[in-house]
Amino acid sequence: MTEAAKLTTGLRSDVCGALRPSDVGRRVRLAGWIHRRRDHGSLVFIDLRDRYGIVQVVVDAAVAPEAHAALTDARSEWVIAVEGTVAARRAGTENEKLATGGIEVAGEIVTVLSQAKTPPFYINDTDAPVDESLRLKYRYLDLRREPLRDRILLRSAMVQAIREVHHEHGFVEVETPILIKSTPEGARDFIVPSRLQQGSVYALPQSPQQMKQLLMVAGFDRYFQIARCFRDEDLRGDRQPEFTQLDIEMSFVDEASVRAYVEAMVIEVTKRIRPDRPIQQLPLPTFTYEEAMERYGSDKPDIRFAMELIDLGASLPESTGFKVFDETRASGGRIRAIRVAGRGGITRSDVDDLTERAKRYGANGLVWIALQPDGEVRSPIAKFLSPEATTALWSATGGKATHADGDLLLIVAGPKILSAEVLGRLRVEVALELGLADPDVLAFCWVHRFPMYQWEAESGRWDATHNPFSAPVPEHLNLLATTSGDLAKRSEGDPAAGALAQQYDIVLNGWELGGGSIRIHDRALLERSFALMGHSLEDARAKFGALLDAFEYGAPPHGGIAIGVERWAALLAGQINIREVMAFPKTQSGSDLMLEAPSEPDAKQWAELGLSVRPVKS
RNA sequence: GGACCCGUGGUGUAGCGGCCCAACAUGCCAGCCUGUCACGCUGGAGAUCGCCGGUUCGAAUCCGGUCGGGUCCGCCA
Repeated sequence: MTEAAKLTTGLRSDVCGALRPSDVGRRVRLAGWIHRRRDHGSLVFIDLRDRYGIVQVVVDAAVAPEAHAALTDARSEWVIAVEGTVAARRAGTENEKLATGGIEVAGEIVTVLSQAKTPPFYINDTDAPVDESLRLKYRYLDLRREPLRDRILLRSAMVQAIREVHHEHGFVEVETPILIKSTPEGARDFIVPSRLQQGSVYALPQSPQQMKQLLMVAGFDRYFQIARCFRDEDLRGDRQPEFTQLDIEMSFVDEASVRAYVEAMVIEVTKRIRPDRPIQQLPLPTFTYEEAMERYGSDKPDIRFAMELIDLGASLPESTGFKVFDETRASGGRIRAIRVAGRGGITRSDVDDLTERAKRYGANGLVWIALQPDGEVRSPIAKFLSPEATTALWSATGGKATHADGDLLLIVAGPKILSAEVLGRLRVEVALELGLADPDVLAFCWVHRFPMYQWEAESGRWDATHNPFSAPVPEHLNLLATTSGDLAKRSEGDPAAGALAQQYDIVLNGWELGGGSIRIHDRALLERSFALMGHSLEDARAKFGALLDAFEYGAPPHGGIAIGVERWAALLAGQINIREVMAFPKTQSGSDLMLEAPSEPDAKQWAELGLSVRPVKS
């Protein structure tokens, strides 16, 4: 059976998009939506559309008066069936823009299957801008439009490729439950009240983390799932309250073997879906977290362009003459710069805008120096800098400007991490504004060796920087400790501060595609790590008891990763918003404008759950 | 929790204190048209400018509030 024949149904012999000159002479029956109608009086043209494409139907009143009358009445988006004969188009009337443009269907019988109101926005104009809230309210109409339809098809193909590649490599697909136990850790949980056990709640999974590890203890060896995950946090263009992760876990692995598989899988799927888009570098470059922060000011670097951060500290003389610089260094901070070629002519208002952004990201300010090829310098701090400092600055950042429009030096002085992060953000924003990032290129990379913990001063505990189940790198096992010797008495100077995790993120064009780690599979070590994170033994057992218990029955060394399916699909589809690869996304306030969710439950539902609402005090 | 932007016929925009009972494009309706494919031509209908309040002789336009949408900071192990 051919692909096209599989789509034959009682109402159609063929699909609209599949007819070709080789079908000329065939009598066909088509069904679809009226994409466009061109009425020439006694001759009517219809573009008939279905998921597979568009075909022109022509009806001549002299040949088929009843069909002609039906099409004269019909309007856009009506659903009709057409019976007729495939004919070659007259010479000179072929349409090269259509895949079916060499032929047309001479309609003889037209049946109206469904009438349609005039749609609230253009379905037949792919470029027409439409307010997103309107698109969301009428999502079923937006999904008819070619761009969104194609992105949903791309996502489907991607998920299919993911499944195929995993099965080719011995993975087992397991569905884990959606109603699970709340573990107040990390993101806020979505809560579902229990009717059978009033007063208790389920939580929706933020990820199937514990379940997949339990599947490793169960011996499944290699697991994957296209898993729906839920996080009750504020939304963004790249964050929805429910989203899909490609969740993977493997047994008897180390970091190298997990990353080798994931890398091969990601590249294979990407190549199958977008063979047209170049992948910047293979095998994927790997940065340590430390290196990524120093060079790019980000743990998810966009490496499509260089413009790396420059640490000016070592190059500058002890006293620069500029107080902010000198004080920053005295207090152990860093002075970092990026050099923006071609922006030596920056305007005052653009500089103010950059400064405002730097401040929003936490910097105290932004120092800028514009330099021209002829050596002329503009900067609010030029007069403060000593001649030695000025010379040192130039040599550290690459000498005199060579770009015809001059160069711009952006300098941030501040604490080690903050100064890097602020400049890292500006680096990406400036590069995108200047068009330095090739939108076609797919630049994947790995970032690994993250710190295990970061100090949480308020609660006096060590917080997992990524995943609380991650294992330290082997040489740092002994760092999971406190200076006091008591895991309950923690302080910022604990050895734990220096522990690195066997944690790895895969990054694409500056987006964190996914993150994973080698897990701790030893109960005592996991309890030790939890203690550093502020969990008492009882607390840890209450929250993660199943996993801790399971580790006492023979746990294989294991590790895995979770990859954001929407982010991956969005990047492959050239989108910067994951709503554009989701069939039915929610708004920034968490509403479904089509279903009008969330909505108030009715009294009966409250009663069954044994709940009531108390008005919020204003 | 916070900052900023947007809301004008069905859709997308213009208008930003009187010249506006609001303009343009498209869509819609009617008529004409046998080779169009964003068909064309002629004519027509359609918005009290998100909502509430205020300032003013006068508000789409200014101010306050509110609702909806978006971008961002915080948040997102």
